[in-house]
Amino acid sequence: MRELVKVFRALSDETRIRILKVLLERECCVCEIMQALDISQSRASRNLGILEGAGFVKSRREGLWMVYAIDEQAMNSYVAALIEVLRGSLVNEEIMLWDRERLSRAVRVGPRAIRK
Amino acid sequence: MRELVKVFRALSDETRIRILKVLLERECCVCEIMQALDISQSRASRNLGILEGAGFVKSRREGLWMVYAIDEQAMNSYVAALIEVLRGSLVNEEIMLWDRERLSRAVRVGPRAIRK
DNA sequence: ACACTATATGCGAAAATGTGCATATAGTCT
DNA sequence: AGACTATATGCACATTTTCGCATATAGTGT
Repeated sequence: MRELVKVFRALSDETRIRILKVLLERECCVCEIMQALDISQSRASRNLGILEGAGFVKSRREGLWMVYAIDEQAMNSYVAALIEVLRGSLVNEEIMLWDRERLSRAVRVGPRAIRK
Repeated sequence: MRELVKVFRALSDETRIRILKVLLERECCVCEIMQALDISQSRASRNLGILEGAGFVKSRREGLWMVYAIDEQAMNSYVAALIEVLRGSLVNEEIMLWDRERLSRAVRVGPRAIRK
């Protein structure tokens, strides 16, 4: 039960849904998520952590970067089902179009370089 | 998006998941939910309201009682999928066994009569 | 080892959430 | 209509969540 609540709680936030939708496009490092959603570094990192804790996402190091990706063969049976629900949702939602647009321009370079 | 967040948020609480699982057994009035979960009247009513607002549940009046039931042909496409996820979850979770046990003994009589 | 990098995290503030209590509401039944 | 009922809701309060800022951490590359 505790696990199930954690899973749904992870999805009960707009930022995290946007992150998952972006990761369904392609895997990303933290700084690419920052750019795609136009959010702060700590916000990106924290929410990725929550998604990872709930089992939606896995991470690996690649050089300087931590790369996050949808965990396709998720352990948790619900998680896989919920990812499928998400895959079919928000297909033409305005904000997702923007996120995808910014994602396409994102570069794998750290927050130091991005800060405006 | 707003809608989707509302739907997941509705599921991000243990009380509400328990309510839905009980309603998957059979439709209930508020006072039966109170008894099945052993919670207060306002807590039962409020959480039923949230579930209804998110589209998981519909209500009708039946004499003195408001009867809540899973909205099987939910408008929202996600909702139907999520109900299916729930149907297959927590099958032998301890707390759900208790809830079902208490549900089987619940009587359709108001909170006034139940108050201990 | 050292300088440098991306990412994680402690802390504090603001906002949102869940609940009990008491009461309002809306409908029933005689 | 009036008494009574189950349910909804305003309010206050405690708890939790989210986020920015600043800093810690962990790993890279020379």
